[in-house]
Amino acid sequence: MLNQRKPRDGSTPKRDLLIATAFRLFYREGFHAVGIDTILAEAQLAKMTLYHHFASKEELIVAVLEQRSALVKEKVQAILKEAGPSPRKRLLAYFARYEAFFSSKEFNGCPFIRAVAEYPDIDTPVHQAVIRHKQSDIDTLQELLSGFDIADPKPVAHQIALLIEGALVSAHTFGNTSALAHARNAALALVKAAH
Amino acid sequence: MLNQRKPRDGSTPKRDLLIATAFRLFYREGFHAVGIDTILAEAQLAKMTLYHHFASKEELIVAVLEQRSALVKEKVQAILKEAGPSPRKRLLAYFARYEAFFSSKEFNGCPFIRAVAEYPDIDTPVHQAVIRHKQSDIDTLQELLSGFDIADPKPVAHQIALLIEGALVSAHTFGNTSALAHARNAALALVKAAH
DNA sequence: CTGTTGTTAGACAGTCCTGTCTAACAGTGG
DNA sequence: CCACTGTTAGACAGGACTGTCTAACAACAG
Repeated sequence: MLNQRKPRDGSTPKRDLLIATAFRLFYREGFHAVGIDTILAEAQLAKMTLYHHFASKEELIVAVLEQRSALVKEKVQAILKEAGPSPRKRLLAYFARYEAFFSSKEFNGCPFIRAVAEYPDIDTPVHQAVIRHKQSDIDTLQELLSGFDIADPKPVAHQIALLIEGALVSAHTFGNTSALAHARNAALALVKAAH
Repeated sequence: MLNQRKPRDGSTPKRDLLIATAFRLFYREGFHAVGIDTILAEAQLAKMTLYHHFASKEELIVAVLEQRSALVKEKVQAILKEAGPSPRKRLLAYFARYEAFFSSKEFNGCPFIRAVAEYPDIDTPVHQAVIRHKQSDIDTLQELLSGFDIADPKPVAHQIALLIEGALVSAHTFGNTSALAHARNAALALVKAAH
C-alpha cells in the first residue's frame, strides 16, 4: 500500500474518499440518519482510518461541509469568469448554475441548510461551518451586484440571497417545481427597481 | 385518573401533552436527536401511552407537524382579521407576525423546513405533512395579495413565499439578524413593481 | 356489577450508535 | 535496518434507540 504525502491542507486519497463517500450518504439521507459504519462499508475503509483522520463524526461532517464549500466557490468563480463582464449576463449565469443543480437527479435540497437544521445550536462547529459558507455566498452576490448601476448593492444582495435560499428550500420541499424561475424573476425585478 | 372523552379529532389531554412536549424537544434539538424516552420522561408519561395514541415515532412527528400547522393557520387568520381590509396593512401585519416569531427566544428556525431537512425523501409521511402546510401557506399569501391591484397575484405570492422561506433559514443560520427586514422590503418592492 | 378503555411502571429484545483497542502488516524516511 | 506512519479486520465497551409485552389499576359505560 502506498504511503501518503502530507500536504498542508491535509488532503490524502483515503481522506478524500472518506469525505466524498460521507457527503454522498449524508446528503442523501441526513447526518444523524447515516452512521459511520455505513460510510466505512461504502468506502471500504477500516474504522481506524476514519479515526486517524478525524477525531469524531462531527469533525468529519465539518470537513465534508468545508470541502463542499470550497468546491462550490470554485465552480461559481469559474462560471462568473466564463460569463464575461456584463453584470446582467453574470447574474443570469449565476442563476443558471442553480438551475443545473436543481434539476440534477441527486438534488436533495441545500446540504448546508440541512446541516443547520440538524445542528440548530449556533455554537456547534457544524453550524459555524455553515455560517462561513453562507456568508461567503452573500459576499459573492454582493460583488456580482456591484457591477450594476445600483446606489447600494448590499441590501439587494441580501434580498437575492433570501430568494435563493427560499428557492432551495421550496424546490426540495415540493420536489423541484418552478421555485428557481420565480426567484430569478423576482431578482431581476429587484435589480431593476433598485436603479 | 379521569378517563378521556374521544372527540372525532382524537384530541385528549394526554395526547395533547405528548404532542406539545414532543414539539418543544424536537424543535429545540431535532427529530432524530430526540428519543421517545426523553419525551416521555419530560411529559411524565408511560411508554404505552405513547404507543396507544401513535403507532410509531414517525406518526407522532406527523401529528406534531399537523397540530403546529393548524395552530399557525389559526393565528394568521386571526391577525389578518384584526388587520382590517387594507391590503397593505394586511401584508405588513403578516410580516409583523414573523417578526415576533423571529425574535422570540425559542426561535430555532422553521420547524417544517427542519423536518424536510431530516426527512429528505418526498415520499415519507413527514415530508408530505410539510408539503401540505407549505402549500396552505402559499394559498394564504395568494389570497392576501389578491387584495392588491395586481394583474396576476400568483407569481408574486410565490416570490414572497420564497423571501419568507429564505428569511426563516437565514435568521436561523446567522442567529437572527436583519433577514426579515430585507424580506419585507423586497416584498413591498415586488408588489409595487407588479402594478 | 362487568367489560372496556386508558394508563402506569418497568422489564425486555434486538438493533444501532460512537469510539477504543489490539495485533498485524505495508511502505517510507532516515 | 529500524522506527514511524497509515492501514486493516475485527472485537469490544457502553450507551441509546424503537417497539413489545406483562401485570395491575382507575374510571367510565352499559
